[in-house]
Amino acid sequence: MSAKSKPYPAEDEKTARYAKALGHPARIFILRFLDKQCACFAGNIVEQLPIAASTVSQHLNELKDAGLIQGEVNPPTIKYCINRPNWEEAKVLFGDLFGHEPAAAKSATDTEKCCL
Amino acid sequence: MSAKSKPYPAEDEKTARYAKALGHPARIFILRFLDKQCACFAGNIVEQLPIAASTVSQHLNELKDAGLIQGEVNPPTIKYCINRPNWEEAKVLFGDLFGHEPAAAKSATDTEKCCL
DNA sequence: ACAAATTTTCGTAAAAGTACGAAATATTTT
DNA sequence: AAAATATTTCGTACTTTTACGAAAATTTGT
Repeated sequence: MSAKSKPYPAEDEKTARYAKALGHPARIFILRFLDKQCACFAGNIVEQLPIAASTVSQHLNELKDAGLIQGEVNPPTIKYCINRPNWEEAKVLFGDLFGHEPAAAKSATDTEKCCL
Repeated sequence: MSAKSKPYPAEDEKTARYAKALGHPARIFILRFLDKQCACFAGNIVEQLPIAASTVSQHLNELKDAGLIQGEVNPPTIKYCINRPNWEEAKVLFGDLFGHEPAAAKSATDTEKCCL
């Protein structure tokens, strides 16, 4: 890292943080799984993946640190689920990055167009 | 990496690959810059960032490797721009991950709902 | 063509990420 | 309560990422 602690716009930092958490196929898989099933035990996830349980735990932790999931620890059961507020925030951030309107609409007003 | 080369669904691999490329604030910044300006010299980008030119070049390369940008090298000028087809693909992949319809619509049909 | 400026490549160093197995913790079942 | 299961933490090894400055390559201006 550079000398300054926050040299980038806050929105870029946030978007990058979520993107980083999404930057591994196992974590994408886990998120899709949780998005469908709403919640499940860690074991259910481990069964689906070709990696060791301890590694899954690690990925789960990274998703939790990034705020994309949360671990519910109600005494009898322990389950993970999507952190909906942050999931929505990430959705908005990515939507903003890629642009909400179709790309064609933008190119119409481009005056300084300079690549194909 | 594990023994098998492709143990994850192809769509998850693709999504993760794009997400990984987006997983650094400098790269988000660069992409936003290029999305606005359509194209520019590397120097224009370097000016905006608090990191060394060689590091920017590295980030530029990663974005290029991921397919999110392309470097046009027309003899007199050299410029970078968004790789539109792949940019659109990434947009679709993330849209698919986060769900196109509002999250409320899905929860209506949830029968095995088990988290808040 | 030559000099100045820009951009990339190279070499290096420090930090973070990925993965595993073993040990520790916690949870369920008998 | 004790045994069996399941989950996380710990320690380790290896790879990748991030960053810099110096050197090489490329491009622009005179």
